[in-house]
Amino acid sequence: MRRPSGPSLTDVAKAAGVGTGTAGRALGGYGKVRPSTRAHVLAVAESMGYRPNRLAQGMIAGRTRTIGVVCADVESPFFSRMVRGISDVASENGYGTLLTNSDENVVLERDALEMLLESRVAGVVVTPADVHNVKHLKAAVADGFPVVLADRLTSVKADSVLIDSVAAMHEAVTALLKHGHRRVAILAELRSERDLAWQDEAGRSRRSGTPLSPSAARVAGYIQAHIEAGVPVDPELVRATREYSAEAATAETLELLSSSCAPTALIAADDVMSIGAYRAIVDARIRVPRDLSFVAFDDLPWLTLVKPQLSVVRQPVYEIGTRAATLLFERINGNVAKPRRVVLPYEFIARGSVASL
Amino acid sequence: MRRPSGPSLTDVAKAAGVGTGTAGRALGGYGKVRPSTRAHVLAVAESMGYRPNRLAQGMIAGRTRTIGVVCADVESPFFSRMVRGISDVASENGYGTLLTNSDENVVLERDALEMLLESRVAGVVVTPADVHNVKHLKAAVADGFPVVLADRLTSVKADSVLIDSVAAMHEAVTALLKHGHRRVAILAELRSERDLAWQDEAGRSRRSGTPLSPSAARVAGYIQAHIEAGVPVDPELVRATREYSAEAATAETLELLSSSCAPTALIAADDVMSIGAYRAIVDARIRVPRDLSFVAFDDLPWLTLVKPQLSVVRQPVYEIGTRAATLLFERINGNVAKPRRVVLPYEFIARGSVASL
DNA sequence: TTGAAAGCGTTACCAT
DNA sequence: ATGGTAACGCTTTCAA
Repeated sequence: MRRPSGPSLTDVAKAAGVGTGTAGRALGGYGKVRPSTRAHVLAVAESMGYRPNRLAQGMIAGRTRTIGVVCADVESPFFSRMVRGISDVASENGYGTLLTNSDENVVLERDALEMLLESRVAGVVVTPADVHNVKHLKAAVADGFPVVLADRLTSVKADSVLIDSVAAMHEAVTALLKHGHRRVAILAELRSERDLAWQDEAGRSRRSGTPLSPSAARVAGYIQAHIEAGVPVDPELVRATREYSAEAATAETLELLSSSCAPTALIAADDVMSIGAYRAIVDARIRVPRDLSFVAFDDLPWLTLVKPQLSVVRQPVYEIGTRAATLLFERINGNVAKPRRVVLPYEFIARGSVASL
Repeated sequence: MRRPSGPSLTDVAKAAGVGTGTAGRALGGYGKVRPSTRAHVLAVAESMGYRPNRLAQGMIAGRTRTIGVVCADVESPFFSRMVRGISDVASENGYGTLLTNSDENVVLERDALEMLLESRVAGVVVTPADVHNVKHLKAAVADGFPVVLADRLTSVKADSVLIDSVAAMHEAVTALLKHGHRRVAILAELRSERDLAWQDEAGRSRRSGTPLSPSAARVAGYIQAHIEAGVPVDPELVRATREYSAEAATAETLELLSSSCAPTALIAADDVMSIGAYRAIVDARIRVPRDLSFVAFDDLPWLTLVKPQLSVVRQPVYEIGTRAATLLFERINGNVAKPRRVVLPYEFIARGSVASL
């Protein structure tokens, strides 16, 4: 059953001829130890190949030097880069990173959180799968457990790091409208029923009600841009995939493009939508920007490898990760009172995929 | 210092009016408990919001229900997909995944491994940064600690999962040669001095000596293909970036393309090299396959988004992860004796980026 | 400055 | 089937 995990502190103490207290103080760097004693203990420990047991340390502290991450899917470029940011900050702090994937499924998210809690992680960074179903997160926060929300806002009273999705999409769509486009389509995930009620969202985001999911917020920005420009929104041009998958995005885009009410421009609401939409554009042999203007979301290398290079709304993904982790460690170490919100800058990068009409 | 982490098993036992043993058996599902007793304990635990402490469980077992991963960089598409595979299998087994990045640096790799060992993970999946500097891995294996090597072979006597890189590159280059190409260039990482001595590698890989790094193995396959086809290898056409970065790959490719000895075909040795090389091709306004034939390595979505679509050597990345994790769990659970090697199939996918001369 | 001992939350063992 | 208790490896009192 047990794995022999090498010499324990007690073994080292015994071999060094000191008490466990002294050995612990020498090796752990806490309390007072005479320099010569410390040197001796260190030497003995070294020679025995002593390795501290983080579990035992964690038992005492009530938590380990490990943080948890619950993201939708590390395989996606967005999350893998964000996770890298989190993990880098964790390492700098001597912490490990326990990684889980929710696949945008609240049930899996709850299970993952439960596992992390059982593992006594010091805190978690979460990208909530469902902005409206966050009981488990609220419970954790209510217990005084450090939680940071990344990429998505919810009603949970926790720190959060994200971009202003409404403004980001507002800016991009406004650019499209200024180029003379009057039939601008948007492709977004809009997974929940609530997200699908996007007709109400433009106003809702302004009110202090329930926060919007990123895709809903982006549709809201799209609508606001239209309203401000005095251009009516054609419901046919707002397309929802209902799931975070490139395949669904391709299918939806194909349908959009073959419909009678063809758009002159298309904007995607995230990286996965972008790649799926562009695949449809390629498959349908549509020429960008001659037949259709296209704007992607999340700047990835491939956008500048195709011809023409694609205009995009860029967000500082790595930094979302590092900032989230930093907020988390502040909460773990100090006693931060109120939830903080970090809004990072987005950037609209105009390249060659938008035509003027 | 301590975080209150909710009710303990003792608390539940007390509240339920049973001993800790019984409470543990009821909640942990081990040993014998009368159904009615179990139900009662479960109910009490539920009402108290009891959450088992994995640290305490780990203290007893000598290890936690967590596995460690040391990869080069989760941010890379290759590793993020592999990690997803590992993490999926871990979840299925009720295990967590502790993730670390080595950035292809042996020192960071050793530190990461040390952290994982201190955390008493049940085992690790590693993609060794330096195939020739693996003392720390050997030490872990010698201690009876479960280790699985992914993507890369070393002299460490541990399980491993990878493709046959020599054969994969051999097949792709042979295809190029059959298309009439006589000046085929290869872009590979070749980080270590040993890797750079690629002139000797073709033979070395056949012998039972030190295993090759993936990039060295791929160069070996490249050379073997040339030898078998009776085409001399021009050393100028074997390009090394010395680091795992797209920027370096772009720079090296640019230099290759502007050199006097221009190739008629170029093949990249991994996903990062592929994107870097293609960036150079785009920047230099080189037409594929008219001016240059190009073959990528690792099938990623963007390869079929550019025109023409790029031919590629595909490897089953997700499966490398799942298989590695599966081997690891077999070792964790049972008592597997000898190191096993799983060689997964690669696939050469011909698309439109190779011209016949 | 140092040593002895308590205690963290479990599981395993031994009585009962 | 059940309860009590030792033990895991460490940090932290408390005395000395």
